[in-house]
Amino acid sequence: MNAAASRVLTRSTEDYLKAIYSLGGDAELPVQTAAIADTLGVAAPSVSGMLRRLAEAGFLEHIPYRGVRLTDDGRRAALRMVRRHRVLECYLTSELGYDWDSVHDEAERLEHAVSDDLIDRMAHVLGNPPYDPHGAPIPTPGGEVEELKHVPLADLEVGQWAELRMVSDKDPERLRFLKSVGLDVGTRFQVVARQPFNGPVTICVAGGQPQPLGNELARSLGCAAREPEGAA
Amino acid sequence: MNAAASRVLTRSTEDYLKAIYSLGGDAELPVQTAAIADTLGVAAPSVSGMLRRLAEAGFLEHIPYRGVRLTDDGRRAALRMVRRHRVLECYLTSELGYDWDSVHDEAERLEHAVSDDLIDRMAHVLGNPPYDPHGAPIPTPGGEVEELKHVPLADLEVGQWAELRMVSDKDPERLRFLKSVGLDVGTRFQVVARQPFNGPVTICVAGGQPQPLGNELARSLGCAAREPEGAA
DNA sequence: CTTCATATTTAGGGCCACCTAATTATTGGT
DNA sequence: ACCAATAATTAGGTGGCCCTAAATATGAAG
Repeated sequence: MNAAASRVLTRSTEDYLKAIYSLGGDAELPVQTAAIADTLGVAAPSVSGMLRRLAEAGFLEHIPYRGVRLTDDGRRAALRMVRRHRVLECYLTSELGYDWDSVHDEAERLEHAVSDDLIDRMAHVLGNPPYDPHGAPIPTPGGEVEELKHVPLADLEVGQWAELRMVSDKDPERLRFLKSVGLDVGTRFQVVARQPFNGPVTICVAGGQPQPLGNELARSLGCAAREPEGAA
Repeated sequence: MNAAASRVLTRSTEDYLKAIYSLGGDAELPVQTAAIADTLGVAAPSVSGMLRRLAEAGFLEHIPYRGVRLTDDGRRAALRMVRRHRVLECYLTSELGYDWDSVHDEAERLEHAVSDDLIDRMAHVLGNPPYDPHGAPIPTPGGEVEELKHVPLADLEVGQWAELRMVSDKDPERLRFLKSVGLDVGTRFQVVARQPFNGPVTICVAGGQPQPLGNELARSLGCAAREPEGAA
């Protein structure tokens, strides 16, 4: 009945909605024009124009000079794209031999072209996996997502054991580096040192050499505390 | 070095090149504007405009008021799309449970979004099949296609045994009908009757009831003569 | 409370790909 | 050889989405 439901989304609108969703925002801090422009690599005035159209179509509320917040329709549309992207990443990795560092770009293009039916078939073939290869949760067809409460690796205490649970899929370099030092989703490790002043965190993957990780990288890694290796 | 090689193709140009390729044409009878417009479902003036751009980009030669012929670059680009489409049809059918009547639309959208790498991976997983589910030959990555010399079912003699080799993938209705009467790519049958004045052709699939087929349908089915059932 | 840096929006333009209406070229019949 | 029917092109316009430059709103600091 609403405008949003009847509107057929273009590639561009899909990208905007996904970007706005991923930037989060709440009643206090709506998502700002500049952040969207930066994420999508377009100029700010282009964003202004698109926000007007998306607001008219009912996908978001726009408070001029302050920012935007997705409506329920907008969130639904965004989560549909997130589901597509993550199912595609799973499928391409499991069935077609892609690495976790090369899968993002392919999924980014395909997510605009696949049907919901195809996505569901892919998910079905894989046994409806709950997470993508980077540990990100896959929304259900109905638009539900698990809220994950991970601790940034940078915030773990020295001596603590933990497991890597989630990594951003955006930067292939970073992903290749992580693989090269033995870090994957599910890898257990112990924090063995932490320098102050946002210095590096040093960890030890079970049975490996100490490995220092820069603070910026360490802040981008979502972890969960775990029992020490070998314990019950 | 040429314009064509440096140009990044848009969705639309890909569709035009594919349509022009599929319409064939030769030195005598170049592909005409109206035929392209009809195939793509756009107005003739839209085609005129696009032909000018494609000719400038080096994909085709345009003789005003007569028609167009693809250049080598144009043919290469078109065959790349044909390969994509047919590999996708194979993959979706073999690995994701699509039927031969539902696979066309999905492939039509995906062919613009997949990378060459993904297509080659799909083909590899399937063991590089030579034909798609409708019997159409799959071009190589280098742009070679097998030329098939099929006989329209409508042209077979009464009494003759033959095998269905190729069907158009465009019309789902037609494909569902063929399945329903037991006709698939590879099915052997015998022509048992033929009415004059473009009347129906009646065939018998091994061990089945006589089945009349309308002339228009029978003309669209590519067949190959075969030894009688049971013979060496 | 004014002022200045920063963020955002408006103004004005371009390209792509489509449309309809009007014009022009080609061709087959007389 | 001409004329009507048909096919193709040009003319002129639209919407989507992008851009730069200019104008305007916000908010923090003096």
